[in-house]
Amino acid sequence: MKNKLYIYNTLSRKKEEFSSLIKDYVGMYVCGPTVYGDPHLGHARPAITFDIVFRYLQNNNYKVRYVRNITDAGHLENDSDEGEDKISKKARLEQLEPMEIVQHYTISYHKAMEHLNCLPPSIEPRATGHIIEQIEMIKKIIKNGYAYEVNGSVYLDVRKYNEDYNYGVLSGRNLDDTLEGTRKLDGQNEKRSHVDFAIWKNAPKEHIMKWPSPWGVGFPGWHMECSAMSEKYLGKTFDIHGGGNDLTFPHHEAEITQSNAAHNCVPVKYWMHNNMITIDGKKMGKSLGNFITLADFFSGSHPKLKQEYSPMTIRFFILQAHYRGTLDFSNKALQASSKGLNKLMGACETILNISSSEKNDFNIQELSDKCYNSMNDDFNTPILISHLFEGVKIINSVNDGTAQIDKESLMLLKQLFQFFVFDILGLKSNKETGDKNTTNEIMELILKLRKKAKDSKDFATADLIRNDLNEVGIEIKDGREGSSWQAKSK
RNA sequence: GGUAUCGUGGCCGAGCGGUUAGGCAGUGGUCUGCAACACCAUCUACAGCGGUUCGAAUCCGCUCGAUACCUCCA
Repeated sequence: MKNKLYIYNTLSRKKEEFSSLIKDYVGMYVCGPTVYGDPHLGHARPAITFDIVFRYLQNNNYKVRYVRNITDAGHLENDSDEGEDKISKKARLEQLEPMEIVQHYTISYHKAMEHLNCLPPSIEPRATGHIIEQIEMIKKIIKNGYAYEVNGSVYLDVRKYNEDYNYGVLSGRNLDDTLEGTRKLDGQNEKRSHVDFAIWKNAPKEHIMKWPSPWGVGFPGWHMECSAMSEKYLGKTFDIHGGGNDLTFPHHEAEITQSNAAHNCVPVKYWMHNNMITIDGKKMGKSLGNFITLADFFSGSHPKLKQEYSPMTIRFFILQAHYRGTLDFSNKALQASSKGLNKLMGACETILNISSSEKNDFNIQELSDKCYNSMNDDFNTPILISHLFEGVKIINSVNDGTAQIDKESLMLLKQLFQFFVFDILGLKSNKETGDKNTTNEIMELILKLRKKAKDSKDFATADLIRNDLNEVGIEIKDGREGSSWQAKSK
């Protein structure tokens, strides 16, 4: 880490110096997907954002337990009595068991994450596997006097809570304003106040996913799972909680409320929120129907997409913006990322072949410091990448013979690229996929044949080889010292 | 109505009071059998109006505009 790490904490709306609660250990909880639909570009953002946090902390000698939940119990569609579990609704539409849906979309989520080279979390708990823990926590909240039961449902009493705690610390809302909000109330509401929220919900007969509880057959409220599961695996107070900024309110606010109400204990030290990916300036989201699935990106099969984009291009595209800013999707931007990534990966291969000399024109240590500093400044990956492109320039200049680097600096530069490009940013070369050795040998042969054609001035054959390889995504690079090849990413 | 964020050159995106961000695209060169790659050089900025300051894209105020949350959403 070399220096202090600063993290922007939503609680204080400031960057704060990071120090873990227990020396050398970090507990991190991130809100995962509700598995009722195909993973889309929006899901990639928090996954990649917190993958970077996970990797950076791990590579700086922290032992990190990274917990990311799978929400498979669904959430209420709305808070009226007609509320219906999202997953059971989908199940009825498709005539499937709820867990069948959950299984299907969980697998497609995992596949997409693997393509994006996101490391799997340490623990990936499911809401349905932690009903008992949620019930236990609800019991505590009732016992502490912050919740009440009505007709088999349990609601958190926000007004009561606000007498002892500060409701709205995370989202910057104060209760009085919220109470005066212009939202209309449905007449048949059981809640004492419209700001109260359900922590256990009585299940109507037709509801498919339900469990027995002290209050009758029902299902847990929208926010309970994260509170219960984070406590189970990370303790009552842990270091980092992440998620999309659309979850700040009410979801994360409710988590804080529940933890205080149950344990008289603040659950999280650092709250981190990634911003949204937008399309035509609007949030890309399921409810707006303007989302593009990750599978669509990888295959290029969506009317908005002019071509296919590789998972690494998507990853690089996301990393080229800071996680707290919105990121606007467009073909132009993605194409730019694709080309930029190619350039970077090309340099990663070139660096393996360049040789050092006595003279040295570069200060690699300074470059290294700049890379660390950018990461230490709230994981500023776009700045890191801009510094890495400085490194690209160095590598290519040395390769071109227009500049020189000494042995020590070259070694440092190699380490720097390995660390930041592969270990931290989690990028990977398309060359690595498949049987690397065989491919290399075949390509050597092809390059040899092409050289033969060139030597005998058979340019038609040379061009045929080059053009056809280009079509399958392999680029031939002719240089002074002969030809080389690179797998292009789209 | 409340809460928060933001408005940077052709596009995407950094910038946290003083020094070239970076990528892509464009232009002119070098290299090449031609090209691509690479290298060198180069062109477009900080929504508007005030204020603070020796100095502001960066701080403050106002105006205009955009977005998110206040129902599930990454």
